[in-house]
Amino acid sequence: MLDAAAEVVRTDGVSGLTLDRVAEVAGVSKGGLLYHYGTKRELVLAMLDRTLTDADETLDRLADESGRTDGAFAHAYLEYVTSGMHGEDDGAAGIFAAAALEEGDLSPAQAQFARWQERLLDDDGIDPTHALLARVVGDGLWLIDLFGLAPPSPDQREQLADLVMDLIERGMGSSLT
Amino acid sequence: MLDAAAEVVRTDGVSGLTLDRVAEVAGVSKGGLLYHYGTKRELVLAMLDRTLTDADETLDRLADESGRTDGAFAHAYLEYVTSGMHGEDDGAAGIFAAAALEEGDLSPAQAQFARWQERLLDDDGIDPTHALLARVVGDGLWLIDLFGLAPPSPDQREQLADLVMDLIERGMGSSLT
DNA sequence: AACACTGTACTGGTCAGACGGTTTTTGGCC
DNA sequence: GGCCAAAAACCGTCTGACCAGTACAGTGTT
Repeated sequence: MLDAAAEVVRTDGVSGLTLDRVAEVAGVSKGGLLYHYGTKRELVLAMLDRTLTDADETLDRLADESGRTDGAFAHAYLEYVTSGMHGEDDGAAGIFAAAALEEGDLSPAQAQFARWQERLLDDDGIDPTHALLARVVGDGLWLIDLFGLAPPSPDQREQLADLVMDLIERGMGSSLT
Repeated sequence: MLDAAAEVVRTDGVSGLTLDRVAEVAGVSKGGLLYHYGTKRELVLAMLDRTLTDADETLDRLADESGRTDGAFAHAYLEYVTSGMHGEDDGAAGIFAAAALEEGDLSPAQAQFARWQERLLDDDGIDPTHALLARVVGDGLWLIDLFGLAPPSPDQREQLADLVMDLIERGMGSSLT
């Protein structure tokens, strides 16, 4: 059902996110939809929650797989948006819907981003400014993809990520030179 | 009237952007509002257009004032989002509204961002990857502010901007070392 | 008998846009 | 400068569409 809701946002936009439409795409009656999510707000919050949970798990996994001791999370953060692994199944639909609809409540997203930021700045073993750079670059690419605002090519993205990771590796142990 | 519309988005959110409300805030009747903008879509597109035009002019001015020959536009781009000069009078209300409402059409924004990107990469006299970095950092900060996703402190922003500008200045004439 | 739905019909509220009317401004003519 | 018609700017109400949420009687499954 959350998949269906995300798909509706992708195809019809946030304003097309109606209970009827979600039910239709999910292959469920409206009654059945409302049986699980008593209100539209609940549905949107569930979308948001799933988006954040998925992203968090993916970041964890990527950080793990990177095999680094320092900068693992920064690397994961960049990798997440550099490769087109987000935006596929549900992407930013949850966040976007929550932000646009009055029934939304972005505070879970704000808390999640604050947690990521904390982890980057305090626990990733790299220069805080470099950590912030990784975060902002990641978020920037995400925004650009979300709105399709002249997205850079995969090559450009990779060079950009390499540049930032180079910086981070070089800057370890010392503040910015 | 566009000011009023932007204010409504800021206070009531995108879903609160109704013709009645805009008219009320603008001190105009609904009829009067519709006299100028025949449809809501027109209103939203006008908001978007003004947002983009304002930003473009501000960037021009900032680039001019920077007194640089190379990296002037990159510097302006960073300065624009580092200092809180955006988001005050209308901010991203136009873009956000255009994106969220089905009556929106983001293509003017996409074109504008493409133009900025071109100017940064091709005409700013700096390494293209560094230029892209400036752009993505700028957009990232803008997104973070838009949604209030754990915005960095002014100090952090400044350090970040300094870091990027340092990189750009150091990298002039040579590719990334 | 509880659960997980379906399908239909309805309510109440909201909102974009249409429309007919009214005021204000403008420009031409004496 | 005074007058006047026509155009422009603006008003307020009405309507039709849409949509969240309700209600409820039925169906199949466990």
